[in-house]
Amino acid sequence: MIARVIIDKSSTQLDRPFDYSIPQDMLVEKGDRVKVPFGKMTLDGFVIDIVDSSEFETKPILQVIDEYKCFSKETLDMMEFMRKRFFLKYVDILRLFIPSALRKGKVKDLERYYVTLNENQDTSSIKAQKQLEVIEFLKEEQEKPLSELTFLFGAYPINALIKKSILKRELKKIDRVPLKDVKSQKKEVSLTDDQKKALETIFSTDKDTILLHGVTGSGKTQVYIEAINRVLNEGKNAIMLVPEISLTPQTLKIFRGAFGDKVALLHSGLSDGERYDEWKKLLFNEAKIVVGARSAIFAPLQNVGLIVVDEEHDSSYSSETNPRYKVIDIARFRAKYNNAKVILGSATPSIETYRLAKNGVYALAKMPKRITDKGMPTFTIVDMKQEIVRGNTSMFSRRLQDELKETFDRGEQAMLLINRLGYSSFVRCQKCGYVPKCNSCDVALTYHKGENKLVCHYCGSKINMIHTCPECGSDKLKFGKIGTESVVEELNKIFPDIKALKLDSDTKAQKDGTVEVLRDFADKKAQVLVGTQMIAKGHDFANVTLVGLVDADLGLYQQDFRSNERTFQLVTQMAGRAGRADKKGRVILQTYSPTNYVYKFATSYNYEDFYKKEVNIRETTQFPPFVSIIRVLVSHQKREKARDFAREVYKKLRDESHKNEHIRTLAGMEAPINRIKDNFRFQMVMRIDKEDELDTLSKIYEIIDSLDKKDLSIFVEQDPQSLM
DNA sequence: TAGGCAGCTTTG
DNA sequence: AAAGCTGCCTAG
Repeated sequence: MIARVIIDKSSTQLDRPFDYSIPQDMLVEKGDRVKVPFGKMTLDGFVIDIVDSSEFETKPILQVIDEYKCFSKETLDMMEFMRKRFFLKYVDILRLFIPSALRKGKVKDLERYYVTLNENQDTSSIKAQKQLEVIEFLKEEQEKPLSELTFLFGAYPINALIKKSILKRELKKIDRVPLKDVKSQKKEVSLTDDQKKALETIFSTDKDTILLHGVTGSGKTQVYIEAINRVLNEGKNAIMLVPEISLTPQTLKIFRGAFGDKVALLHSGLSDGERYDEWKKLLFNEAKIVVGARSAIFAPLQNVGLIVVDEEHDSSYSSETNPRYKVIDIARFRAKYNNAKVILGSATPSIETYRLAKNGVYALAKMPKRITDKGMPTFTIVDMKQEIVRGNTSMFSRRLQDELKETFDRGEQAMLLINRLGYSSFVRCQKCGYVPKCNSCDVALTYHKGENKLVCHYCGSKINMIHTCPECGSDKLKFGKIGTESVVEELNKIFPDIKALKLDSDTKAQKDGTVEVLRDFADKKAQVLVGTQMIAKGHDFANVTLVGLVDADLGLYQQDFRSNERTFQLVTQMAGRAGRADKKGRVILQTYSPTNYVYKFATSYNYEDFYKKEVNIRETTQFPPFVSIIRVLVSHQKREKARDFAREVYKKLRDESHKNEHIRTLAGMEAPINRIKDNFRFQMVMRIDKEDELDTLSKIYEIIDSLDKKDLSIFVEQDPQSLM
């Protein structure tokens, strides 16, 4: 028999199966990881198929690596689906399904020595005081880890007792439990009518996907829990996706309360060992529910009955690096495969999703009311132009300052949002306009005050802060726009006694930084939390009654068709942070365009009218969901190679667009960020019709496939979140 | 003519 | 991705 093997190296040239013979005495199945000879090397590979014969002269498989199968039939089918849908390489997909520790082969099951008293041992001969203490201690405690005992009593008495076989030493496997200190939170709840109706819709519809459109605070989580409960009772398993790693602790708390240790956690923030343990629990069906960020869609769960995608509009569900994929497409594939359901939950569904729900592709369940009936927070729009006219040049309007003061006086808390969608605080020479850029990525460096360095947000490289312009020698270097730090500074000037915490991508980079900041804020160690978009996402703080959108506009003026939608979502979500418990919430929105329709509909919680207006604009301007934007990106370390290949691709695509009516526009250009990690980038951007879009897409894939790609890297993306 | 190296092919 | 192979340039 012949095994078709994908070599575990990511390269365009190796993106195809290699045939190996299976030795007589070896059991090799689809989905096994194996060691194989490859040229002069011995490499790891993945068996994706078993066939009768090969057209090649085959070498034998050397060894099967794992004692269990890493990839189920479902995984291999998902792999084929993802190849066709997203134009990805075999390895890049396969690697998503297994913890990296498995491939590196360095993580073992965690083991520890435990010590117990041997039964019926005569301890009368023991005279040493220390040894007697140990025996007494163990009579009480029964069993203790060896390391703990030696810490308490020293190594000598323990070893002596083991030698006399009064103590027994045993190696035991232990579980690494991530976020062990996240205690379960159990509460009895009775469902509202809206929640009951939503569940009814979910389980009675014949559609595989249900959009759960519920305002913030309408109790979507309880619907998820009930729905999961039902599928568990049918003996099936469930996947619960949340957009941010920082949101997993609070989701986990609620889920551990509802389902105990049936819950596993899976996201990229776990240590290699933790992830490996959680993955194995799921593989062996010891855990039945996985809670995690987007990568948890690849959890090795069998028999999936339900997949929940919470905050479905969130951009993190669309992978924008290496294997680029869209979680919702994969979730729907898994659901269809298992005859299961997908619930997409959001207060502000993406325009694409809402349209599919309206057109009957998805079922629609609505929850328009908050559970507590104190109503939604009240909005105040402040016109910042008027502030300047009245002589207030501070970044805080007088209204916001007053509201902050009142909030502090009442002993309540506030959150301030800095909208930094695609924004950064760069440095610029006022004389000649020079902006320091990253040497290998060609993006403006961002100033980090804490370490007084300029940092590249794409590759992380740092240089020391400059004080004179390297181009013209001027010392007039100025900072770009507002960052979290300058807001905190200004806040401290106005309210010297107030403590402020900040949360942005810098805090996020520190391990556990985010979790700590959020916990401190929840413990009321500070009165204000200042942050970027990430503070808008679903964090519940009972004592927060005021939310300030310091510069709401920044998202509006970007060259991006989704910027209105994103701003609407951000404003709505931020409002959801105010007044969660029994206190009424207020939101101050500072803007230079107070009459913009995005604000008009967001501040009146009118999603429906916002959708109508936005969908109208999309239709007249021909943007998704009325067409698809296809982007082809080519990159190589040598600029000419990347450019030449991009030209070749462009020519082929142009030929096709002449024949193919579904390709409406085609543009070729250097990518706006023309270099990342020393790779030069060129891109082609197309608009294609929605009609027959999968056919058009596969035609494009076919064309690119037929070209000799050598060592160039190329990817194709549908409706990307950004074109950088 | 050996050595270096850039670019291409092969690896099952 | 890495090893090997080929053809070309160059110092001597």
